[in-house]
Amino acid sequence: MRTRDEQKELTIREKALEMIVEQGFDGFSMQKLAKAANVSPGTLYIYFKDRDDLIMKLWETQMKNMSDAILYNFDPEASFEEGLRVQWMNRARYLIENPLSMQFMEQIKYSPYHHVSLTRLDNNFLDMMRKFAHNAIKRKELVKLPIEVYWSMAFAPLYQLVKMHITGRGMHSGPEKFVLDEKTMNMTLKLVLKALRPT
Amino acid sequence: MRTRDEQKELTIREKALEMIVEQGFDGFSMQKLAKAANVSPGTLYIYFKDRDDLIMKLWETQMKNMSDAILYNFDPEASFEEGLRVQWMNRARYLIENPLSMQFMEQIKYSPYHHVSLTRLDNNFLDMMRKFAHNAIKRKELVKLPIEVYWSMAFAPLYQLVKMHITGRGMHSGPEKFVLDEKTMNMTLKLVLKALRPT
DNA sequence: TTTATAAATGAATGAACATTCATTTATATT
DNA sequence: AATATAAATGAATGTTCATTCATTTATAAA
Repeated sequence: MRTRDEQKELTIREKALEMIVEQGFDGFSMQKLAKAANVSPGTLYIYFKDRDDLIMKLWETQMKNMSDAILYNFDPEASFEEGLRVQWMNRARYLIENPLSMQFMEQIKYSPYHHVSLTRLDNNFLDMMRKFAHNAIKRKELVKLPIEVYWSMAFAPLYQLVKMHITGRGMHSGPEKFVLDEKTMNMTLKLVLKALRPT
Repeated sequence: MRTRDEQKELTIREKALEMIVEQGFDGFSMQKLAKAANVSPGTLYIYFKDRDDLIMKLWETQMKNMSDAILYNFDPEASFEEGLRVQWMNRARYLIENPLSMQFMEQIKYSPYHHVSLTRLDNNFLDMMRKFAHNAIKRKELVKLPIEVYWSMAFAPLYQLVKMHITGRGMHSGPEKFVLDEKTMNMTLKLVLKALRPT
């Protein structure tokens, strides 16, 4: 019996991610993917049921990797300032080290593929995020507000900065690339903490 | 001589926008668009050079509409608080009233189509936004910070809330739809102002 | 009313698409 | 070494794709 080639599947997934990010879902075809991964088109259907299954599995893996990275060293019982700082660093590090992952997830977010049902994992992750916020409110380290407002204030600025860093397109007029360094991140985190700290 | 049918072009553009938002660039084809707009495939090529031209023109129009809406009643010489409030209301109103526009622009942002060169209009718009921020810093109504940090703090939370409103997917655990009302918006704007006000 | 011209048509073209399947290849098990 | 089995192949299938073009239709200008 011939055995499954783990490396082959990894190559397929990697090339697929690259193709989708570079050429969009539009320019992503099974035949081009087969060529890029150095396998025959038929081989793709051994590892994945069909094109949609491949895209969905790609998405699930990226989500898993990202949430693992976010939870690294994170304790939902930690103080708000400490917990938020850990999450900012984790999110920024992961996204900057995995720009393809970020661009793929952004692309899928507003596409029809996003209508994949949430897995148990996602719900656990969300529960943890909510618990952290509720803890902080209870301890009066965080102003009392709807969870969506908290989420928007706490993370949207960071994601905006990371997106600018990855695309290189900032807001300045010249041709210089925007680079998100630690100083800029700390400055922004300080502003966010100021907004969210009870007076 | 037969004349150009303005209404026909509008219908084509409208249906194209709907199709792209509902089915992605993937599911968007010239033949399906022709059927949806009740014209023959050939007619599409009278109004648009090709598929890419159609998508690009769609994008330009949406950008123009959006920046017009943002600048409505906006004065870059106004006080920071007043100017930011006007922009928040303008942005929120436009996006909530034009959810297709928002979803289309989000979809294009991370696709290969985004590599369209900025028009003069965009640059004027950006100049105005920068001028507003610089004025506010000069007047000590806004903390001194890099323009990208300002941008991330000032607008990313709003956009996050609008996105949740349009998709209906908030952060809560139940099946209730998230709705961005005026109270929630004012609450968030207050937090943003708190963060950005010099101490 | 006639004429000139651009809009509009839709069948046709060839390329690219996702997927299948009869066949071949590699290898774990015996 | 023989066998069984799943991986891997790649040509083939039928569909859909973007785009073209000879033809027809509507209408502004004469």
